[in-house]
Amino acid sequence: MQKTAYKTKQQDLLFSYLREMQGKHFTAEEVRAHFEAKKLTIGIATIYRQLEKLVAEGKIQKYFIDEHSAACFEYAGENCNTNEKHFHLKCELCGRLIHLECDELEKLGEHVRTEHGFVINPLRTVFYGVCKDCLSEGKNEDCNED
Amino acid sequence: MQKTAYKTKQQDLLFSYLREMQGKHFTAEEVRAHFEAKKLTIGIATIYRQLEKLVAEGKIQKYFIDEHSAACFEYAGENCNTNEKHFHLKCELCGRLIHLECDELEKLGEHVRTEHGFVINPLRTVFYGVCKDCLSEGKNEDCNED
DNA sequence: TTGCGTGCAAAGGTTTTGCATGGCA
DNA sequence: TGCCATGCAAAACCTTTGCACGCAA
Repeated sequence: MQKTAYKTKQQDLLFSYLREMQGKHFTAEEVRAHFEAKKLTIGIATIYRQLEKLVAEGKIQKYFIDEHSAACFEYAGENCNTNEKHFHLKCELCGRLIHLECDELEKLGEHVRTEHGFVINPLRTVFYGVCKDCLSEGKNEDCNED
Repeated sequence: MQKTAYKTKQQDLLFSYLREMQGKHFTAEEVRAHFEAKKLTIGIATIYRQLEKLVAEGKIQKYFIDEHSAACFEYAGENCNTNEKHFHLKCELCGRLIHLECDELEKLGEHVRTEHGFVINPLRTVFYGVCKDCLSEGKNEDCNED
């Protein structure tokens, strides 16, 4: 089944970049730009293919933040493939993506599972809202009405 | 600022369809197809423009379900513009979108606000996971590894 | 040498935008 | 009549796919 036969330079480059980015999010395009800046060309198709593979292997996660913006990826860490229990908060105002590790969320997961029969996947779940900074800056008047 | 000057036939048609769809989700393309079936042509651009406007007005919500599939919209209801406290659960296996009204979720919202300084917007937040039916059908063996 | 992985370019799908026209006030 | 909203088509955007070539084993 597994046929990851050949190890290539691009795979190495990519993977070390991912580790470097531990705890941060990145898009396929950002990866490409990163290497371009280093005078290293990795085709965007290759990046997508590698990222897809790594997602399937559980080495990185993929997040859908906005429908129009590119997908975000994140290194899953060496050993915590599916142990990582953090959720993501996405600020609708400044666009920041925040990590949240919190027992309450695990409790909620329990509740939803036992009471509603639904098993939440934290890896794909994103909470939208308004972050601390934007709140304190009072940017949250109301909807932007241009 | 507001310049919703002209009321058009398309707006009426669209809005009555939305009300008809209360509690259900739909995509822009589904709306278009619905009217096409009735021999009424509404351009997809118009639909997107109207839906966007209605989202801004809080009359409908917009959900990002999958990155590749089209965005889902849902009528917000007559009076519960921002009172509606339900969240959405999206089953990653069968694709179903489930409404969830639950006090625990409100409590979680409280917690995240007070402890983490983040105000969650339930209208845009979607929980991904696996639903009751798919769980009982044992479809959740593990990741599809092709 | 074999055949996988790569890179380029083109295709795919959804959403947005430009522009001329039609319809509301 | 004035001007907004519409509709068509083209563009934009992210992502996937086809195909020939290069490179790993």
